[in-house]
This record gives sequence, C-alpha cells and structure tokens, in this order.
Amino acid sequence: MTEAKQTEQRPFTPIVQRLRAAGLRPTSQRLYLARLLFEQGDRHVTAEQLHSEAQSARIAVSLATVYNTLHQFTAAGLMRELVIESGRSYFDTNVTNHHHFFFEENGALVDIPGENLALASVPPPPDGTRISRVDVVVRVTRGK
Amino acid sequence: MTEAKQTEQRPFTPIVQRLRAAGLRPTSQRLYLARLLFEQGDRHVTAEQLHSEAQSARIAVSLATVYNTLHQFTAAGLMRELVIESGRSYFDTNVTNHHHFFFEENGALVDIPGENLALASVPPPPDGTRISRVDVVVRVTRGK
DNA sequence: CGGCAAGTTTATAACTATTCTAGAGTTCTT
DNA sequence: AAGAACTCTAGAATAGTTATAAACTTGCCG
Repeated sequence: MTEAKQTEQRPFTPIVQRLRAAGLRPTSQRLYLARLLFEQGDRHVTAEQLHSEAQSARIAVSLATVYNTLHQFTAAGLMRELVIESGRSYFDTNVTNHHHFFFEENGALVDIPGENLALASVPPPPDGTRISRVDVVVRVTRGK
Repeated sequence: MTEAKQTEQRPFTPIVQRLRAAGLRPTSQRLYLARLLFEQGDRHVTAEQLHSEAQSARIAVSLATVYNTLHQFTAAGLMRELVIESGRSYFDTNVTNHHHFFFEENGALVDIPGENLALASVPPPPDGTRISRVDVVVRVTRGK
C-alpha cells in the first residue's frame, strides 16, 4: 500500500507547499479541492458547483468545507471572489490582472486578459483611501 | 379635504407621467416610493433600506411591494440594479453612463461620472453577442 | 356613476445561498 | 505517543429575496 500511496501523493507535492506557504494545513479535503481548482487552467466556480464536482469525483467533502476552503484560499491570495449576480459568488482561480465578460443569458464568465482591456484614466481615490482593486465586467447578451 | 389633497398631489404629477409612460399604473405605493427615490438626487439603496425609509415616513408599503417596485422601475429603465457584494442588491437611481467607487469597509457606493473614467479599449464581444453594459467598480480601502 | 376585468398589494410561506455551531476527527509538535 | 491546535461535518440558523393566493385598486365601458 505504501507504494500506491506514494505514486498517488506525488502530484500533491507542489500544492502541499502552496498551502503550507499560506499557513494552511494540507488536509486531504484541501488537497483534493485544490487539485480540482488549480489543475485544469483558469476556472470560475460557485461553491455548489465545486461541491457537486467533488461528489462526482468521489471526494468526501461537505458543503461547509467547500465554503471554508474557498474563503481560505481567497484570503490566502490563491483565488479571488467575484460577485456579479445577486445570490451567488463565483471564485476565480486566476489572480492575475484581468477582467470578465459576463453572459447575461446563462451566467457564464470568460476572462478578458488584463492587456486586452485598458483603462485610460481612473479618478484618484477619495482622501484617506487607496484603490485595492478595479473590477470591470463587460456584460454581453445574445444579439447582433 | 379636496383642497389639501390637491396641493399634496401636485408634486406627483411629473412622476405620474413617468410611470404611465413606463406602462405602470400610478398607484399610491409607487408614487410615494418614486418620490423617495427620485426627489433627492442620485441614490443607491437596497430594498430593506428603502422599506425602512418608507416606514419612517409613515408610508404604508410592504417589503414585497418595495421589491416589486424596484424591479419594475429597473425594468422600465428608471433605475439600474448593481450587485457588488454577495447577498444584497443595490438599486441606483442614476441611469446615465457612470461607474462606482465601492468602500470595502462600510459597503458605501459613490458615483464616478462617466467622463471621469475612460476605457481606452474594450475587446470585441464574442461572436453572436453584443455588449449590453460595462460596469467598472473601483474598490477602495482605508489606507495611504 | 356601477361594475367588471386587469393589475396591484399584502401577509405569509417558501426558497437559496451562505454562515454558524458544537462535537468528532485530524495534524503537528515534542 | 500525547496533548494542543486546528479542521471537518451534519444540521440548525440566518439573510435576502421570491412565490402564493386572497383582498383591494384602478381603468374602462356603457
């Protein structure tokens, strides 16, 4: 069994390190969720989506843990939370500078790389404050 | 009573017309809410806020009606709905082209006039779609 | 005006996404 | 190996919002 465990665990190594660096214990739930999140390119998921994806993959993890984990990953800077529609939060695995297309008909999100959308001028933040982030959402609908 | 009613009703006239133009019957609930919304400059309110404001002003209107009214006004183009934080919607009485500062510490919203924030380039929308709106949220925190 | 159809309001129940709770289980350190 | 700290979980609780169905208004027609 030791052998099987090792080959199974090898892909976790880099993730274990990311979690440790973020001050999070590498529990099995976090590791499995991290793999779902970070090993297939940039993703935009809701907690419910990720939970049912985990279920399908036979990963035993409760919905509460999915929420906790998404928030911890977000706090650690591994993800970013996006709120676009009332009633649900998306979590984005792409934490580089970028923006989004939002498809109003089906709620889908697609990245717009930072270099494809330029802000010519942003007004100075009010006194005593600083800009923590600028979010641009380009809403699109079906139509000519 | 007729006299008092008339002087009291006069300020409603322009609003009555706006509602009629939008295909909405000018009921007393809609008229009172419209006055709260449109007679004090640009506003960003949540349904709960508007409801308690109405209560303070001794306007008998249920929370359900506040929600209905805000949605109807939004559908009629008199307002715009903004979603920035999970769990609550803001309704904005300013429907001209503009964006927002969002104060992360207290959830306040402040308008940025359209001419103060320029988008140098927006990528073309995916095939078969068109841009219905671009929302820019500049998040600010307390700090130097 | 009188009265009917269509539209509106309301209290309340229902719902959805999310957070909380407290006890059981896991991980880390020594 | 053992205790402390942390984490997970089922289920209850919460918040904001939407649905329901009955009562009430409004607009319209004669």
